Amino acid sequence: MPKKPDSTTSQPAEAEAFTLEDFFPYQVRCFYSHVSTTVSQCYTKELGMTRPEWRTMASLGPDHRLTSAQIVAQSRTDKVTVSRAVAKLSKRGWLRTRSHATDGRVKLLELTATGRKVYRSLVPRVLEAEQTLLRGLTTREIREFQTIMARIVDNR
Amino acid sequence: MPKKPDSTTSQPAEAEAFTLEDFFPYQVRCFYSHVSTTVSQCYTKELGMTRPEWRTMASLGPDHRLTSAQIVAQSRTDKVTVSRAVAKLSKRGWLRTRSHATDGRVKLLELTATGRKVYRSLVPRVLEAEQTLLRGLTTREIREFQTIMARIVDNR
DNA sequence: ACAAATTAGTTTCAAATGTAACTATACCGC
DNA sequence: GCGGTATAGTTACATTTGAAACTAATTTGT
Repeated sequence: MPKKPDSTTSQPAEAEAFTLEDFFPYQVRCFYSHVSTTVSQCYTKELGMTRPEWRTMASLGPDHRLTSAQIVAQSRTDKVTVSRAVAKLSKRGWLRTRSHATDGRVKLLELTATGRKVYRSLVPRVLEAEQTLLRGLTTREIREFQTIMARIVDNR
Repeated sequence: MPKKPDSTTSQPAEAEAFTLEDFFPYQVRCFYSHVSTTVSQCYTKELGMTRPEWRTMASLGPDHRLTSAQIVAQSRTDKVTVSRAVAKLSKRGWLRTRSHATDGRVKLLELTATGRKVYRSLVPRVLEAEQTLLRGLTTREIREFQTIMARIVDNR
């Protein structure tokens, strides 16, 4: 009498076999960790800047005048974190605040001359780090990769 | 007299134009943030587990007996973090330690029966989260994406 | 065989980060 | 206009995290 296929015996525990190595989110974490440390070295090593400080500076750029809330939205960073980054950049004299013409709650943020100097010294370095990361990839491969990241983020 | 091409004047500041939005590491951060929160909900929501605790549990799986150092290597997590994850899992009765036969410094870690039960309830949930993330992508697209992640990580 | 160097894992301390509460200002409905 | 509600940003508190120091056990060199 032939055995009839029985999922519980023919595929015992293996059916649920799970290995961290093959788990997509784990791979993404390793990948992110590499990307992130490669770039953050540009601003932590010599300048002692944190990631949120860099992101704040990058959002402002050389000539923007933004509110805290706009930076929060642009850089996808918590508002408390942005507040602290702004405080620290301000204390170092790299950022200055102006009051809003009609809304007394709002602070408009902009880089100072010194801040712009730091920014301009930083941009080529982070772009170089970006190039290092992307070395050996074709423009097409990069574009497709970006597309897939976006599609995954859209899978809500 | 025709102007001769001059990189400094023909591409003034724009040559260095930098926008966070187009910066690859920034895109990766947004992507990682989405992947990571999607999955971590599986173990934080009801079980109150942290990411390192989940990673420790996932490394051990139902039937492995590993040292702390092996988990550190496998899960790419700091040894302090692993130590604390182990302490907490142990306190909850989900993990037990055995002493090594010949090396008194080493602790061999393994899940308890309860720990295995938690593990087995968790695996299908995180795999489902993984499927949600990858919804709409072909096997080929996923494989190519993984390859590119690996290539970028190899760009040291 | 034993002092020095190495390794496994933990503890201590400081920095980073997020949630919730708070302050100050602006808007909205009447 | 004036009270209630919403919004911008900060402060307070708790949690997470990692670097460095530490303890205990093992290995190495002579």
